Amino acid sequence: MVKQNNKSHSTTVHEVIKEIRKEILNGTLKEGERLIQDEWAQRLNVSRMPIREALTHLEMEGLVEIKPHKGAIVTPITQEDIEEIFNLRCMLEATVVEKSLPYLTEEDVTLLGEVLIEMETLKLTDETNDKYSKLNAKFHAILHKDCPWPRAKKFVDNLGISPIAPKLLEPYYEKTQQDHRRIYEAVLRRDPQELRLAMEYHLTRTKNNLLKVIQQMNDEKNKNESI
Amino acid sequence: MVKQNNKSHSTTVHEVIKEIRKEILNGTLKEGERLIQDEWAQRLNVSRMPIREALTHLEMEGLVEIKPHKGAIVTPITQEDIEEIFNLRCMLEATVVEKSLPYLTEEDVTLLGEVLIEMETLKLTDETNDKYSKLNAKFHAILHKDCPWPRAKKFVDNLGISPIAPKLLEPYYEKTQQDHRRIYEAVLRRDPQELRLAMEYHLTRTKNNLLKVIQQMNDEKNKNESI
DNA sequence: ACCTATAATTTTGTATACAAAAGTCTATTG
DNA sequence: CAATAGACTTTTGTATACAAAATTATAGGT
Repeated sequence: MVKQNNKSHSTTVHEVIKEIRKEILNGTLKEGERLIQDEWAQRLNVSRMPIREALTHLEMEGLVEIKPHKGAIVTPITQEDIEEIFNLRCMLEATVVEKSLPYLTEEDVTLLGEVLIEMETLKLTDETNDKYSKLNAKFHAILHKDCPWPRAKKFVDNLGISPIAPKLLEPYYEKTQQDHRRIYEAVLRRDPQELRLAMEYHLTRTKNNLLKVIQQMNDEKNKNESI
Repeated sequence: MVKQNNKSHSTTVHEVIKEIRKEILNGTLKEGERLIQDEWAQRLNVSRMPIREALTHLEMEGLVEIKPHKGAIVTPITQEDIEEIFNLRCMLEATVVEKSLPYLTEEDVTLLGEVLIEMETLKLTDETNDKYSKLNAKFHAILHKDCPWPRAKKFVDNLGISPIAPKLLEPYYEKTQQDHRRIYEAVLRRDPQELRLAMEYHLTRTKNNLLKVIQQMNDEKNKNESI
């Protein structure tokens, strides 16, 4: 294991979760791929027990599917899944940020602005892609920080997908920035209705763009296969 | 363990989950109460491992809270929790039933009608309470049966609380029946908008009644304590 | 008597060991 | 050669054993 640097997460299971989640989200593990407990145990230098527990956690997050006596596979994602995920996020995340708004401190808002600026000035390359993902996650995390509705927050977190999106959404970089700025300004004005609208718009547009990109990818693949 | 009658659920963990869940929902286990792994292991005649896994599952369902190195307690529920749970169910379950409607077969609808009738003719007593809970669960389950949005369905399932509600909501029995009938008739007419409205109304009313009942319980308690 | 430090106990976390199920391969038969 | 029964291998499920953390109890000092 990556040397149990237990500062925030005190158990092995958490480290394992982080590791496997990372590999799923950055695409190292392809969808449908099998996760064999013993392989991972050896790879991370732990016993199978923490792996098992990590897998059931990831199942809750929807990243893997577990069948009794058969094991875990990486959850495959279809267009209908994207449709579902973003429509749910539209409902839930809009609610979450609206509810959280009154609990945002001035420092939070300042930080949010800084993250926004940093994203805007970041030139997109292969190296900065990861950095951008992190900033984007941070941006959304700040908005959720002290949400008084923990279940809603958990649901939004579990809907995932966001971390893979940035890579695919490069062409719509400009658009995304505009959305983020609109969200930021709604927060600045402490305007819950506008914040909700801005978030809903952002997620709906992202969904449509993602679907478009994936459609194009599929078209490409089919063309090559039919040659 | 209760003699592994493995027909539907093939693993011990599932049995353990069912057992602990039952005890939480029927109130045997009070909120905040600690669940000690070894105690349960001995009680159910299994090792601690299935207990651990069951607990992490129940954590996902929101029935228990787990802190590293400290263990699991039964999740305490406040009025704000009820507010959250039912508002979320209002959004999510309305969506779920609307999406599921086209996939309901004629047999499903017939069955739904039978369950409805059975609930209507059931006289509420202490013994039938459990029966009623089951019928109520079945009623909702049929509506969700083949929901094309699995995440939304899972979220609704995980929001729980429904199984404790019937006991507390006895005074509003009539009202609940009317709601169910309205939902049933919307299904019969295959009218998604009306179905959504009926479900939203049902959940909002249930929320308000639950809050009222709990408020009364608290008033009672405070009165007794202050004597 | 009260607080603090430390020892003893309890409880959780992880590793290892064994049992059961699923999957794979091979050999035999039609 | 195809199909299938049965041995063999792999992989998951559960039990037991040990390590680490947290909790409780105890003893000593002020």
